[in-house]
Amino acid sequence: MSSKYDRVAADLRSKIRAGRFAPDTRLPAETDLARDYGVTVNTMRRALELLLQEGLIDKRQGAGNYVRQQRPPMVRTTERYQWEKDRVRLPADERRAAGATERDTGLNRDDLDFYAEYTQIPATAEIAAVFNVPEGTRLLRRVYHTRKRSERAPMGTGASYLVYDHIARNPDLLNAENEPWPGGTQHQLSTVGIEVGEIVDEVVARTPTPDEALVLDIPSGSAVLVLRKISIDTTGRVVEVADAIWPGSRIKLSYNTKLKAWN
Amino acid sequence: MSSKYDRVAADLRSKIRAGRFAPDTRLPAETDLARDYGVTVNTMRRALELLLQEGLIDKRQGAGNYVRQQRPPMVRTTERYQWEKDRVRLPADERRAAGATERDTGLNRDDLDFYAEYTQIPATAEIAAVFNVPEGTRLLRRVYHTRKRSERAPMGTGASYLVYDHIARNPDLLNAENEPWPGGTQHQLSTVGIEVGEIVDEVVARTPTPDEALVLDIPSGSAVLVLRKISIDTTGRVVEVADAIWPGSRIKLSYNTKLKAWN
DNA sequence: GAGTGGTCTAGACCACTGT
DNA sequence: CAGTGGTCTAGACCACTCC
Repeated sequence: MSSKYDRVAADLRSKIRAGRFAPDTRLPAETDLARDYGVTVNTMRRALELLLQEGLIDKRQGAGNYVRQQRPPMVRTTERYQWEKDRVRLPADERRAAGATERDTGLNRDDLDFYAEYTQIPATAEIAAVFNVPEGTRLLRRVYHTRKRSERAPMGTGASYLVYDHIARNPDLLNAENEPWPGGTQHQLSTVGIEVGEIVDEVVARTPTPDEALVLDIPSGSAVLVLRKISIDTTGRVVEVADAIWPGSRIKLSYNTKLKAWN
Repeated sequence: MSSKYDRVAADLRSKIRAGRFAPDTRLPAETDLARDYGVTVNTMRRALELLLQEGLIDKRQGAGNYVRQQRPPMVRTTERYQWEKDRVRLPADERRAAGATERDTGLNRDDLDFYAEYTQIPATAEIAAVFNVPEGTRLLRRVYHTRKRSERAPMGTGASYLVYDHIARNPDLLNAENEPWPGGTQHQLSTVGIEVGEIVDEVVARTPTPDEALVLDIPSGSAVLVLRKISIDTTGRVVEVADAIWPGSRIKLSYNTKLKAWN
């Protein structure tokens, strides 16, 4: 025997899926829905909570519950890394034309808002272990938000860590004013003689932290995809650790593995 | 001004993180916690709901709320694909020794329970598009659950699709009794003359469907990681589409990209 | 200011776990 | 069967959106 809120949710879910409520339209008020289904408002809210978690509806305080427009997620492929590396050696004006984010989203530079903040921090135990440096080593921490101009909440957020001593030779790299840097991190590293030879992506799914839920404007009971990118230079040294976080519904990662032929 | 349940959750969260409640121990009863924090039971439950979503606690009806033991997630790397391919040509007894799942988890064959179910279905529009075959084409659908013997709920679940006409030449491939097949899917395909040349992984994060939440025994407001593996043979034909689903907290995917040298 | 969702309370009853 | 979490009700008041 399933619960009342489960049955109410199932009914509403199927009605939405069947197109009985069009995308971007408002559902009846919670008090009305509750009356129609013969449950209290609290129980009705519990049912709507499930649909919210599934990404079927958006709740807007004071305005109503809206059927969510399903946007196709941005696709991020492995090839971007080689593409980024190849571009490092292009002239500056070509690099400036468009970055990797524009490539993934298919949007123009003008459609995107880019925010960066630099701070210097001592390495936590966790990050230090990845870099294989002592805890407390001076790091440059760069926090990013990427936002579509047309939207309030960012598409994604992230942080990148560099070892201060690796990059201090070029003071331009310490200044957030130079973001977005044409050519991206691989070009930045190239200005201090670092060539990236290998990149490891570690992918995890979890619910957002309270901070992330706030910044990304997503419910606490939704999913985020976390990508930790670890860049290793041609001498085997870890030169960048970057964590990128997207709402699960907005991103698809794609990885291509070529296998060696038998013959 | 944040809400009461937020503040209560934040306090409990920090106490758990600080080790004030050891892993696997029971928290005080909800009625007691509510009294201590000066809120009603309903509000207390709402705070606990947040910690549940974050994976900090487990709720067990009738027994209590338990601080969750953080298990290190299983790591699944790209190298598994080449490894699997290399094994196809080994003698049967060596292949039988251990499969890819055992390799990822570091567990023995005896610690794992493997369940497979085969059915034949007509291709849905969505799957047909990936295979690039007409909708309704006959497919073999193989549903899997992998479970640690010591646990009730499966570690992960998944479904694999093969085009019936590709594999019908070998009747052994149509029978779930032959699972787990030594050497895995790549070996199965090799018995009908198919050599896999390329594998594309598509990774997505979302909340579980009601079904998945039930089978995996996870809350509806948690995250699952979904991997769609698309295998392409050496002639460029899609030969397998497989969806694997894990609770987000139990899996980490790792992908290694080697970049071409500049010189 | 009317209408909407968000928070919180108080309390009843049910379902499950352990002893 | 005592104790625990799960469901549901009824109603008050607050915060926000939009006209």
